[in-house]
Amino acid sequence: MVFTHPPKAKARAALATAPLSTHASHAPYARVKNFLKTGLAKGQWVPGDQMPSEAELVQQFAVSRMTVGRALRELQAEGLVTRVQGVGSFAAHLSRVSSTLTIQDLHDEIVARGHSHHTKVVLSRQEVAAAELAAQLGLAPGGAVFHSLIVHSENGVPLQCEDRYVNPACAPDYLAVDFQTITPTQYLLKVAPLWEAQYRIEAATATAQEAQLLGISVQDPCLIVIRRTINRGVPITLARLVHPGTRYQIAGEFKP
Amino acid sequence: MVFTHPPKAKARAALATAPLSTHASHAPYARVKNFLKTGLAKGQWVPGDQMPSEAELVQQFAVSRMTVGRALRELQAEGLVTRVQGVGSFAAHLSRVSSTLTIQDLHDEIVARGHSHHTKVVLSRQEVAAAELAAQLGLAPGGAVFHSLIVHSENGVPLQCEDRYVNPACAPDYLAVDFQTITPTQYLLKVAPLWEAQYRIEAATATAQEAQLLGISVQDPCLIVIRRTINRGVPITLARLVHPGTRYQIAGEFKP
DNA sequence: GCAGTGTACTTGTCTAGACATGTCTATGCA
DNA sequence: TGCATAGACATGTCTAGACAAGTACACTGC
Repeated sequence: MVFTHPPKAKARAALATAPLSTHASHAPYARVKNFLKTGLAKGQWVPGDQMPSEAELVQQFAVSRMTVGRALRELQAEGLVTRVQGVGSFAAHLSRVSSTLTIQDLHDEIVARGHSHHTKVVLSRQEVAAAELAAQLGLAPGGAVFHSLIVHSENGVPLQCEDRYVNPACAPDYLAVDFQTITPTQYLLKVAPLWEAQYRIEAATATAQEAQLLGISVQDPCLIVIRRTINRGVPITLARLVHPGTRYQIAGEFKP
Repeated sequence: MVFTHPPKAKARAALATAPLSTHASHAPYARVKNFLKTGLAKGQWVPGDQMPSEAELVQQFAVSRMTVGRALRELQAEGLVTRVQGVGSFAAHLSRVSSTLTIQDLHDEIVARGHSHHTKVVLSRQEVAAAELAAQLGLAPGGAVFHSLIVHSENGVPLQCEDRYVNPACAPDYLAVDFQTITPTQYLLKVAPLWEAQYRIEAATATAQEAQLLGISVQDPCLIVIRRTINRGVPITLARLVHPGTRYQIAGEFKP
């Protein structure tokens, strides 16, 4: 089932702009969903309250049950509504501040801000994997591993020190890649589609080398993201991303 | 539409256990969804590939179009599939490592680990809001604001210093709450249902007072979460949560 | 009083067909 | 050659009705 090609650029652009237009709320299921959502936002139903039943909504909006069912099911998927078979639909208790944390490629992030991104490759070579590293990447102890050390700068200011180990089996040509043109993240996503990842965010000091590369003191607090990506059970890469605490923060919001 | 009470505890427990059973995949829409999902996981369709059309799936599974439509729509909502009207469904490019970051109450987190949680209230009083703080909480400059400073310990080790300002209009009884019994987060969630939140994660050093309360040096890196929650446009609280970098990390994973 | 039963109401799911809308391509005309 | 158009095909959405399964509550018989 490998067809000619993915959706054309034109099609994707249309997809990105169209569905959010006012046109979207013309659909009956969207009108029902919107009615319930704004009611929740206005506090018409506080957490725990029973919301209108499907039958009531069917009457009120003069639509079929499938339609109001879809509206309620989507609200349930968004965590705004709790439904219990045989009992009813209830305004959900929004007990946790949860939001979609997106760790995207730093290059995209910098470019999105309209700034310039510069890459300095400090190191890019094959090494022998130490025991712990080999275990993390699923390699034989003492096996070969690719190692790159890159400093990313925004408008000339070092923003991230990217220390990365790569499983050679997944990306045999990794060392030949020109990281001025494409970031390791982008290259690896192209070579091995992402399917699973683990991350850890911590605050610590940088190593002496990292501090020097970032132009900071070894005592300065850094925000460190450690990320391991896996593709179909095979570990692809292990990355340690060190950011000066004063120059990089992770921000987000939660809005149901 | 304020009924007697939310779904009973019994009902909720049933809800939590039942839907994940094997029973779930008996539903035709779930079987179709599962077929596509495992195919994607196995790499049967790599990102960009065209997936079977609704008509093909209708034939293959001998179900109606609404059923395969629901399966595909849910996969689209999960970000695994990209659909373009008039063209087809495609395996999505999983270009971003995004996962649901849940910042839950520290008390729950500690208890979930089977450890003991201890709270020390350093400060709990009414103050006059400075200009910047008043703006953040939507108060009149110079207006009253509640201020609490609490240290949370896990098994006797200080883990978090919670410096919190609360809008008195949203929680008039805030200062009378016994924080040994209920955490500020829990209390505020009860008083003012959560509807919107903003957060920022950064690495920095603690203040002298915070360092002393946490039993660390003022030079030690700390993971700091700053969170502002809003209810129907009205800011409720502004919290600064300081964690010793060596004792607290944020971890998560991404698995579609 | 108490256990069992029936009934009403709720959500969960599916079907078969319909019309709308967007995209692509082959065909025919200028 | 170049352009317009008609069809084929894909998704987007809705309907009206059906059966299943779970819950709550009143009623009945002991």
